[in-house]
Amino acid sequence: MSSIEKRKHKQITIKHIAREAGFSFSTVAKALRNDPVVRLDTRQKILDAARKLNYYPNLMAKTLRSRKSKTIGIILNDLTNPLYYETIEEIEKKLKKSGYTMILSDSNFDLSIERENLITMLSKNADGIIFSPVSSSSDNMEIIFTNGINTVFIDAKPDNDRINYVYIDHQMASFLATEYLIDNGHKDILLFNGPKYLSSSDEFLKGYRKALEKNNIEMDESLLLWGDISIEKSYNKFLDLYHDKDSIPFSAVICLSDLMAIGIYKAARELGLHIPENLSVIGYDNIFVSEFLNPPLTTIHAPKKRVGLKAVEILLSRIENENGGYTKIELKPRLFVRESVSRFSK
Amino acid sequence: MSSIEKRKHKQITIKHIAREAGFSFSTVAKALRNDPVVRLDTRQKILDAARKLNYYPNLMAKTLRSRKSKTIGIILNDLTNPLYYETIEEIEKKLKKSGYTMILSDSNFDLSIERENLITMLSKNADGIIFSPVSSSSDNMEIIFTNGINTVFIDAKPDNDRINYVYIDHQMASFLATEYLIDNGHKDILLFNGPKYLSSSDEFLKGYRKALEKNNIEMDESLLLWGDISIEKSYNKFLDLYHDKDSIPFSAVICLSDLMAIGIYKAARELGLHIPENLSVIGYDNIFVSEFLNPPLTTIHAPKKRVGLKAVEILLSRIENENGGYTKIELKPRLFVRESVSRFSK
DNA sequence: TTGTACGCGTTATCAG
DNA sequence: CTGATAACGCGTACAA
Repeated sequence: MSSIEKRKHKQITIKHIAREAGFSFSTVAKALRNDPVVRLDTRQKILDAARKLNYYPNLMAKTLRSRKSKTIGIILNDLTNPLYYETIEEIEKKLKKSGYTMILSDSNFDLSIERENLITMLSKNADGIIFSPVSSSSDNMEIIFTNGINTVFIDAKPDNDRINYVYIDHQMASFLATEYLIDNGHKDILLFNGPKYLSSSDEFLKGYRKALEKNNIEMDESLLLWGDISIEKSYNKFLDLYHDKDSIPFSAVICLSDLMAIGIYKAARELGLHIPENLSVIGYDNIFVSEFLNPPLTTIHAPKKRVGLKAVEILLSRIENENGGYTKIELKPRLFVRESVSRFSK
Repeated sequence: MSSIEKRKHKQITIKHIAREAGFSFSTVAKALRNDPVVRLDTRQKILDAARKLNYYPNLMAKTLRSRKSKTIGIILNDLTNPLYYETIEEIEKKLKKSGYTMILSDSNFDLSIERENLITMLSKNADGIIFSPVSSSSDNMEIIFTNGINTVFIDAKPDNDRINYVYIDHQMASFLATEYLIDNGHKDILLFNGPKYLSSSDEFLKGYRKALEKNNIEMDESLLLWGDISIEKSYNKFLDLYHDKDSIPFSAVICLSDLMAIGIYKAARELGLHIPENLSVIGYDNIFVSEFLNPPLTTIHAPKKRVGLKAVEILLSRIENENGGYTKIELKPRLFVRESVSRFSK
């Protein structure tokens, strides 16, 4: 294939416009930015020529020159988790309104993939990153600090002063859930937590402990179950609990995620357990379907849209006025009572 | 703020490595690509220097020079629709494996936003586009053809020979649904279709018509309802149907999307209609929750992962070996019987 | 008001 | 084997 063939779709540049309109290319550059130093009628001619040639600017060249790419990197950990849908949509809308684009990538809870993702964002000159880290204490954090790229953490709050984050108070979430169950007469409450390496699991456990303490209930360590944020895995893990047992030593379950609650629903159906008569369940996140489950899931609502909204606001403000301090926002979850919890009395 | 301040985080370039390692920058460039013309030990020194300085390449410069950005644009229409996420995740994984990144954007069923999205992809020198168009006959199609950018359509098959697409046979989907209902004794079947401007609505209607014809049932035009792909809107629209009516003139509903079916579930609960005793419901897509609804939703499964997988395969193959023809793939949907349809007998 | 020259970080070609 | 130089498309001093 000849080298002419290869570049058959050569891009229209300001030079082409210059030739077409009969001006030098630097005048064209100014005209395209509507710079008032260019006379109105020549500006008009140039814009006409641009339209005629279907010109669009080469953002790579622009970025290379200006060091602003108008793109934001989003790094998440599980793109199939509906938890993120609303956040992502909100981010996309907000960014577009301000003329930004987003590069989306998934680390799959894997530190080395996360590392690659981070480097990619740097390589592509992202102006900023919205970042849900695998762990808030990994080496990957260094990449962000040494390169000084503007970033907003979501789902984590690293203990570093020079950082922005939008955090949902997971501790409060489990606290609310636990107290609600206690108020309804439950004492033996299983905490179906996320994986150990997640800082949210940590926080979730703390809130649970706190609520038990406050109500003078001693925590039974056997009622702590570590799982994964996945319907299938939760389903399996929950079934396993029942092997060789005639009765269960708890009357209620709190899940780190609505997805895990859905897994329990499925297991319960197979085990012939009725929710909430035989087992009460509380979830966390309030994903869009929780309301439509059978029975509708009582859950702790996480303000997902606000996370996206705030993250973008903070990021853009830091990008646009370089000075300015660091912003730390802590959003509060709320209990949504539906029908998966029953009053318990022995 | 001084101009020195502004560029405080100057990127490490091959020139810095050159100075550090004591070679010219063009030798460095070759060494970094492991070009064997560079002697092994100098290659080693250079790589060491690069690692020491935490070098990462500037992809903007690379792209400007090579006209390959290693990024793919994804243009969808409703980022909150769970339908897309399995596809997106699959795309993301596949792309990453091949060293590509994705820019994700949402057109929101709006032609002018779609236009912007397309231009952005061009401006950012995307190597290709995976594209779910608002309409397969709009002016925006021109942008793709005149610029000759590699694209794979999903959710639509424009009538143009020089195009790639991965299409799910929507006509077959509604055909399957309709026949299944007829087999179960239903004759008065409401088609709860998507918006008129969607080509999938068109196809969906055709399949429905075909199934009725084949079974010698005359179509009652009043049993065709145009809606939107949204839980809330479907819920409202369905409630409206019942105003000032004592009974409903149909025993079953087919929805263009599981989301619409969920809207109906909600409406039915409020109206005191039991599914499937008083009303049978079939959805389309088989999103991950359909199985967990009450009752589990009978639906037509759409092979969402395969759509993503195939789309990326086609796109990358076209990008990497420029020649090659156009690929058109038509994926077949499948009926998933669950519990939202009952046998009907008057 | 318009034009010229240079640099952003790469890759590619050609000399040495 | 290594190094100098031009080019990718754009922005910005500075000169005219």
